Amino acid sequence: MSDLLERLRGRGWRLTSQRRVVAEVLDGEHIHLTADEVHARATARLPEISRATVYNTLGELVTLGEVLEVATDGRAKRYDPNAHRAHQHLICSGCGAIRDVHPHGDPLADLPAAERYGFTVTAAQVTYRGLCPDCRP
Amino acid sequence: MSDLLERLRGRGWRLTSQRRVVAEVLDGEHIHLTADEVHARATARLPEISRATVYNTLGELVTLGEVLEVATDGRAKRYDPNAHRAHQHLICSGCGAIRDVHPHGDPLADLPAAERYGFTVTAAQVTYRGLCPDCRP
DNA sequence: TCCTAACTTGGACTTTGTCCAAGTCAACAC
DNA sequence: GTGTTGACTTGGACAAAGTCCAAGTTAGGA
Repeated sequence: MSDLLERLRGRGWRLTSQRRVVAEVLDGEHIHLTADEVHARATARLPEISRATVYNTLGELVTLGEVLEVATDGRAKRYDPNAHRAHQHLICSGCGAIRDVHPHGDPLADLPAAERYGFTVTAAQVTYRGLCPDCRP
Repeated sequence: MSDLLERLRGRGWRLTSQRRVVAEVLDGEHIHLTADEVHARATARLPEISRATVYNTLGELVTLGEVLEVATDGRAKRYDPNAHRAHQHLICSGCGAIRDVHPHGDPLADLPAAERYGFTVTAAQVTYRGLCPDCRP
């Protein structure tokens, strides 16, 4: 954790109590929270923190590459603190639970040049969907 | 096109002018429109069509498997009329343009049992990102 | 300790989408 | 062709998620 704060400080971040709390919330629970969930948990530690600041801080963490934004279904975006190890996501179609997974191979390699239409392709994001044990009929 | 309308009719769809227009808009342009864009194009042909009907109709087409919903970025969902051939998407990080692409291999096969956590995994969706020729610096 | 640019705040606003009661109409029966 | 009826459509209110801004506060260097 202090790693994260140190890194941010090293990049010129002004270390306010609000930013510290948001970073701690994300780092403390290795799950995929929505902005509102982050706000709720942050409020428990710092009652006066505003929604705008949570959104700002999350946006900054994403820009700095410390947190990943995951758009799962067109609802609220989720924030993934596990930005430093490449991984993909497995989502339950029933309850929306998300797990980090590590498939074999490199999906980028599966896209032949003829299918790139002149794009400079830099990333491939894979989302697996299915039913988790609790949601299976 | 009439194929699509026939299929829908065969499934008990009541064929209203509104539904016909929405289906024609999707079928006419093989691009990935947002609901509001579909509404704008539908309005050009049937001025009094309501937003609610466009949303209803798109939802029904998705449920029937005639159209795919694509959540690209947490903004508006896009609707992909190319539901009958498996494909993935390539998105320009600059302008947001989307292309259908057909990678090799099966991403499902790349997820080992040990990474499935008891889920019944049924689908893998791959999103490639990069810069299109027009957005490249 | 002071200063100041950077940060935070709350509320208004926008976008995207859903819901509902009331009105309309496609398709079937006759 | 006419009548009937349940499915469909409408517009407006509402909700969720996120952005923007002017005014107030503060971290960190001088």
